[in-house]
Amino acid sequence: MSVTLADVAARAGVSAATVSRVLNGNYPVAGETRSRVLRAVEELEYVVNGPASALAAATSDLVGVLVNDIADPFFAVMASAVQSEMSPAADGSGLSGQKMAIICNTGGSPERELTYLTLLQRQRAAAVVLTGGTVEDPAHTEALATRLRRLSDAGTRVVLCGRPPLPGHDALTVTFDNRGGARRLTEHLLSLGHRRLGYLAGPTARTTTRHRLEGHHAALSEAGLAGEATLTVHGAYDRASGYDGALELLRREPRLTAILAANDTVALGVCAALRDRGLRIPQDVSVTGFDDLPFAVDATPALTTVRLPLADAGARAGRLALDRETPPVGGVATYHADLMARASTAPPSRPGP
Amino acid sequence: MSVTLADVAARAGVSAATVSRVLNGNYPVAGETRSRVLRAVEELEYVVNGPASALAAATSDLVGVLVNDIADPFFAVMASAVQSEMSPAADGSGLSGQKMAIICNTGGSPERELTYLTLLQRQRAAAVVLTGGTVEDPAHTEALATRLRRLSDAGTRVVLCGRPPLPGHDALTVTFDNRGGARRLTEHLLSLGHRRLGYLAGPTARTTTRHRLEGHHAALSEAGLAGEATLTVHGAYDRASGYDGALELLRREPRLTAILAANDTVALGVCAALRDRGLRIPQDVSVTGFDDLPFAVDATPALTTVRLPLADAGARAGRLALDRETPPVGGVATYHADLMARASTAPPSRPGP
DNA sequence: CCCGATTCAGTAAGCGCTTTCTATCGAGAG
DNA sequence: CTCTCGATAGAAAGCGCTTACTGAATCGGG
Repeated sequence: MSVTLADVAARAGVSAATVSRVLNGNYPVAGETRSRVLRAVEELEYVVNGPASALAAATSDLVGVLVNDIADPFFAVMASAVQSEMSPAADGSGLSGQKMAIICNTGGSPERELTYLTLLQRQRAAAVVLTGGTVEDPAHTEALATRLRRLSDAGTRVVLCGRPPLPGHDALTVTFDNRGGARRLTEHLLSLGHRRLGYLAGPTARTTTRHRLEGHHAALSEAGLAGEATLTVHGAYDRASGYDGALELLRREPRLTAILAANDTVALGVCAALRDRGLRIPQDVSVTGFDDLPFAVDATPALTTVRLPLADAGARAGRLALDRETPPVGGVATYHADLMARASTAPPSRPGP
Repeated sequence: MSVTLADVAARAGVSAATVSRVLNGNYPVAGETRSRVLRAVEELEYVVNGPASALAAATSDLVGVLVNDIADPFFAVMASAVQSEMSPAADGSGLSGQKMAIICNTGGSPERELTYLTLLQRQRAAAVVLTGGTVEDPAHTEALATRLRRLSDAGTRVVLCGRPPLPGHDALTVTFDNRGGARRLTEHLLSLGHRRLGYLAGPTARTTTRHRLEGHHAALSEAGLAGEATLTVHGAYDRASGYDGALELLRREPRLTAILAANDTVALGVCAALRDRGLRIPQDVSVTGFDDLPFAVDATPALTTVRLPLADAGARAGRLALDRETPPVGGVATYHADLMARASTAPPSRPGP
């Protein structure tokens, strides 16, 4: 049926071992022999059987990347960066050992996260990168740590990207300063004079949600403001939640002068709701996002947000997964979140009490 | 080292063959035996060795998805939809035969496209989905057809999604009516009274670019307008090209009243350039996009564009790839592109000649 | 001129699973 | 009571590749 190593060997007049060695370049082969083999490979259009070599060598060229949803730019940008680190040369040379990324959409489901980890273990993945926040549930954290331990025991490198270190497993971690970002955003609004804030948080029981909320509260406390200056509503990380959440916040406190959204996508929903309500941004209500996704600058008014270096973090995670970069001391690298003050925030036209 | 089928067999007091049959459920096994095997699997935390079974069964559970760049929403939405069709049950049951998607970023490079196809053939992928437009170069088209033929000969299902059928290979195809979309957009502008149009086309020598441009010209011809009513500039499918392209168009013809962008992302760049030039949208210049990506409705003013059912097409392609849907007659399914008339287009305030 | 290094190629034993072919055991059929 | 057939389970032969081992030249130095 299909061409095998043995066919190539026969054609080149050498043994299968020699062909294998030429293809993997990990053993000396005389120049003349090598070129004879390569010619045979060409002529027969031979393509290595990946599963067979994975079995024999007990390693595979697959790298798993877990994301909530690849259609969400937050994850897409990170995943794209992870992948860019293992992109093959455009000229198609040196394909041996070329890694490929398996992208797994968990949809935010903890169970599916575990399922995919099992599936990746089945593939004997060379590495696994888990991106984005995770559910904060003791049972799940434990199950996750167990699964990851099994993977690392089996030789799979594990890297966390955009999520905090996992208790119970010392995976290399690339994370964001979500607390700091939320704090800076809140300080920015406070310094503009806002005193009645609405906070549209992400889903409960998620690390990202909690950290951002903590940063928000920290800024309020530091400013000597207790919790009464803010109102919190939880929702999903999507536009619809932003729309609904904004209406809910306004219902609870019509005198709000600023709304902090869980992320940029949510902020877009907030803006839409405010516009539909006839409120101007930022004159009537200031709005902030989080992440600084590509579209944030094109929103009108341009969204004040906090920049997460998603591409840098993803690329770093990719290199760590491929063992091409020395790990940070302590195994954890934290990226700072810079404030991007733009047009969606301004001093309140109706000052607080 | 790691637990194997034989270990499970020993523990359950049966032969390896029986364990294999329980796991794959393709051969009768007595209930009592089955449960004994499953218990052993649990106790030993056995995880199938994917490469080994792929080798023995000569099939793999991997499906390749080629995209230009997964960070681009156009591709991310399609890829996400393709994947959703092979998402495992959340409860982790029935993992046998569970497919996984390998996402390959070609970066629009024809060479890399071919390289990835080879890499997928090496993995003995069960199916391959190629998304997005492709380069129109006879040499590349031929090379591509050859590669795809080798894949299908090897039993890999090939599906094209969001690109026209490939001469030289009868792969199942899910495509968009790019011509019709561009025609409708142009007709919309003409009917509003615009007569001096600027067209910001995508990269030359790409099917998508050509088809959209043809639709544009078709609408002009039908309206009895020759080419003189429009000006064309080519650029990449990104925001920066939109920005630069808009300035270039205005330089060449300051009296333009409308600009059609290659896609929504480009349109955002156009809008930014116009704003920086102090031109109002749509009063001074109308702008249209293409694709109707999620952010189009949140642009200000909301972008008039044409909706491509990316998710539907991706899902369809996914089902076809998994052989879970009967192929359309002729092997080609074409999706219509609906006009989404929004606020970025209006009659020109300074009518044409 | 002989000998231990060194270099390169072949032999063959798996890697862990699937699957064909056999074998066994009962239960009806004749 | 023997024979046949259906339902299960096992034995064993690979699937195509990697990688110790071995073996055969070749080479430079004593």
